[in-house]
Amino acid sequence: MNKVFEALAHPVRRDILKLLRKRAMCAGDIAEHFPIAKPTLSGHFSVLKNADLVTTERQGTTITYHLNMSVMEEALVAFMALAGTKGKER
Amino acid sequence: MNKVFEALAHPVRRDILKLLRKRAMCAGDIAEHFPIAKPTLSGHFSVLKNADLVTTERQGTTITYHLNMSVMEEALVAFMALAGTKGKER
DNA sequence: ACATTATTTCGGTAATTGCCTAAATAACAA
DNA sequence: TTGTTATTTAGGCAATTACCGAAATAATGT
Repeated sequence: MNKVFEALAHPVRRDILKLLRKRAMCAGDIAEHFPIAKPTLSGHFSVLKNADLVTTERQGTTITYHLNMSVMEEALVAFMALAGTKGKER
Repeated sequence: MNKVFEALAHPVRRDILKLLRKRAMCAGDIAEHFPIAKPTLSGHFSVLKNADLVTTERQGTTITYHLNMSVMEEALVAFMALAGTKGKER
């Protein structure tokens, strides 16, 4: 879970997740949304993948990134535990 | 909001927030829960304060740290937007 | 004024991060 | 094989982070 929070600490990585929330995208398509070099983005992808926030799928020369919803939800639960939002009480 | 996510990226800082969820504590009392030097902890406090996740209150020589619930909840909402969870309902 | 306690700031170092360009790899087509 | 496209890895650099011990600051008591 630590890796997840570290991955979420960078605005570009959060924006990538936001893009993938709509639909899975290949690296090149994601890159068009950011004014930074592709190798830099590739580094961000690897952080997200390492945190298991995204999964990859190769189709020929392109690699498609998918948001891993279950890990996002686990992180959300962890965050709610931190925030003390138990929903029912108070 | 970026500062909040950055602050949450360190496990010690998350643990500090967890402690403060139960009750406000002074720096020294918090320090007893961690095997790290006080200046290091003081740096973590300043990150949390800078992100507005905690507030401080001086009583004589001691400084008490309080969890800032409203910012925690804002962060939670931001996170839910990321995760695509509709959040309020259910 | 001096001492005590609580906390922070200072000064330094090692490790990590974020970014880049250039080079390497992978898949596929001509 | 050679070429093209998509993406990653390598190498390097500047900035930041995390940590520590020592010194400074703040509040208060003697």
